[in-house]
Amino acid sequence: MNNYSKQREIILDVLKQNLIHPTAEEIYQLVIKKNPQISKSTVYRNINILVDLGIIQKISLSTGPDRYDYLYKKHYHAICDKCGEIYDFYYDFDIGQISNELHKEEIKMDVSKIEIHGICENCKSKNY
Amino acid sequence: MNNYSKQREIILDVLKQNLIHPTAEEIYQLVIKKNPQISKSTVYRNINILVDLGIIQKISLSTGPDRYDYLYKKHYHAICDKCGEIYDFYYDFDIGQISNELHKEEIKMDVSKIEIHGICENCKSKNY
DNA sequence: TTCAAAATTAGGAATTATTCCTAATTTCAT
DNA sequence: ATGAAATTAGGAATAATTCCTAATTTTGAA
Repeated sequence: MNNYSKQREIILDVLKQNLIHPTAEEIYQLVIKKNPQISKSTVYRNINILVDLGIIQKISLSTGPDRYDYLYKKHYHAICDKCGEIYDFYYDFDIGQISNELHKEEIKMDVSKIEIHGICENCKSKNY
Repeated sequence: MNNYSKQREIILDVLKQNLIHPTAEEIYQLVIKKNPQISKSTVYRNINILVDLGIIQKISLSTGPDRYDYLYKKHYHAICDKCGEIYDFYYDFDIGQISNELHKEEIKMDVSKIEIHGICENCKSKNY
């Protein structure tokens, strides 16, 4: 894992240029505009590699397909569990303190992501 | 939505008795031990109803199927994005302050869930 | 530069998790 | 007791993602 390929470069470019948390399908649609040859499995495989390398972030929703994010600037996500809307949220969580608490509870894990979940106002007013 | 049914009662009982964040399949397997007639679609439908009612919580993972949790006591989840392990995490997030910050950023949402993500020590040592 | 090993690809099949469909049954309010 | 509304079992359908394979590309050591 890690040889140069034109395909992976295009996929990462698309992610850098689209900060709207696209799905794999949306990334694929944008990628084939630049090179129609690239297959969907290549898109999935490279997305996963980029996630593993920590270059992009995967956001799994309770509704609909996974979404992906290239983080230019550190931020968190506020996610509506009803409609799946993802809002970028700039906040200063005290990661050090959270890590200490995790450690106290014998949970040994580096914090890489914090997600805030709820139901957005729009969905609430529709009272599903 | 909300008529009494024996099936829903069994499903909720299983969730109350199993605080190991079971998947729908695991819930189904436990449910049919109590009543082998109950179908998987009934399990899925009722799980979703219980989530909508806020009685149980759904946890969507980047690896594997969704998991469910009946919260006797308020807590958060620390999730390994590699192996999918979910650790209960007792911590006192300042929800009021987080809500204020969300509001400042025009994100109108009640916080119902906060998830901490990372890679657990075990997975890290295997350095996938 | 050459060339074999390792990595990557396209394309499609397979798998997995979940939702949807339908006719029959159950629950509920009167 | 009765009709409307909700729920059910069972299986089909769908959606998202991974897996498979043979061909191609990339890499780096000689």
